[in-house]
Amino acid sequence: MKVTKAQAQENRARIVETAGVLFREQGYDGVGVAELMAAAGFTHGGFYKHFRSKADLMAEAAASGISRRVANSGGLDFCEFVTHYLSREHRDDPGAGCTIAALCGDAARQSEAIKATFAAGIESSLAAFKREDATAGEFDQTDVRAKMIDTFAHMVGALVLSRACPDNSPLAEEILDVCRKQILTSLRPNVEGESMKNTSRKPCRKPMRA
Amino acid sequence: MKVTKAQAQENRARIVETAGVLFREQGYDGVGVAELMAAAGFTHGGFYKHFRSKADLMAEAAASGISRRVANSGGLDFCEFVTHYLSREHRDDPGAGCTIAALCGDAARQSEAIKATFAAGIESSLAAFKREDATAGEFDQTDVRAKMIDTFAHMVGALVLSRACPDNSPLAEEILDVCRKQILTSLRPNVEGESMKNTSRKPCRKPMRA
DNA sequence: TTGTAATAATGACGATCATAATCTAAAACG
DNA sequence: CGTTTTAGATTATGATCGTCATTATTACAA
Repeated sequence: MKVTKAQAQENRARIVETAGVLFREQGYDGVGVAELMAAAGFTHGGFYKHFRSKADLMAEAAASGISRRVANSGGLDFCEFVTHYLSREHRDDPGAGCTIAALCGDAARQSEAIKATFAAGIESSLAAFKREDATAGEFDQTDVRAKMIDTFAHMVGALVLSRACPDNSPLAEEILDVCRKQILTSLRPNVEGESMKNTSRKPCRKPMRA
Repeated sequence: MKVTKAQAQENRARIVETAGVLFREQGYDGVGVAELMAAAGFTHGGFYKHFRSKADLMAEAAASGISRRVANSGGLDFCEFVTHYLSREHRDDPGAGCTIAALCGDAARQSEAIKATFAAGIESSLAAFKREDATAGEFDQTDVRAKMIDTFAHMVGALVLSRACPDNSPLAEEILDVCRKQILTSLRPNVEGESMKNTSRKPCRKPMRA
């Protein structure tokens, strides 16, 4: 029954990743240890050789899911990122999507340790956005940070609200469309005659897809 | 054991209201039928004399919580509403607060029937906002509706994100502050030289509190 | 090669879960 | 007044929950 140390570590990583998907899809309370281990290809018994508790795994899966997400969005223009974030595909597949949006409601009811993981994840997302998109020195750094926070909250709100609507309801689509348009507009440079207050972003560099 | 028909109806209403608070505080999966009935002052046995299933109660509690919320915010200026919505008190007491924000993450994983309840609740909230705040005819109605949807998503996102952070973390406060300021700014009238695109709201009528 | 450490399977723990049948006592009603 | 109805308590169901002790198997150090 014992496996290579490398194999065990790989198994553990698979558990974390599988759990991340299941948690995003069904919530922290919606997935049991047995189901989780079965999905990773194990029986439930060995779980506690890898993790001290389910809550420990929750925190680790959250951190892993968020950092993976941040890393993956590295090559994207910010407007592309926003467009995908508020797309139908992302709305319809939370398991493959943003951990923060999928589980922030659950995280609010968990321990402070897990909330700390989420806060750190939000911070790292903001840092990634800033690295990706902000033109340093163009505006006050506090303005840039504020705009990041504001935009991220806006995106998360649109996604969670759309997901709370029936899958084929017009409202689910409308929320996504309206907010995508509004957020992208607020990211655009100021054109003739109209200056947007507190807009500290440079324009998108590439045309957005779809 | 049997009580007056009026009493039974009152008891049922108390169950719905109590369940609403508990669901908002602990999530749909975080509250059992037994705990729920005990909190309302009953044993769990009588539950199925009132509701066909827990899911039925979830939908009813959601509808009740949202409509109560909409009714209560009737007398408030919209800017006051936003200010309270993104306040510390609201963040720290989801049981007494907005059902949509507290449970939209959970709702996304529930049946289409419950999602339909949420969609209807969102629509009624938009209607209430419009009644309260929009100056009819000032702008295109579709613009007004879009601005409502956009603003609501923005507010919900800020609240759920702040709640996902540790209670005493600076970030929890920062998200609230940044978004409150930004949203209130976007609701203000256009002042000299700067015109805000797609801003279809009239200014707040009263100074906002706190 | 032998001995030790450790992975993961097995199975069971008590608790809690949603649901439901049974009972009873009082309200509703003819 | 007598009958029917029913709210709510009691108790039970089978499933699933998180957690853990035991055990067999095997990697790795000696």
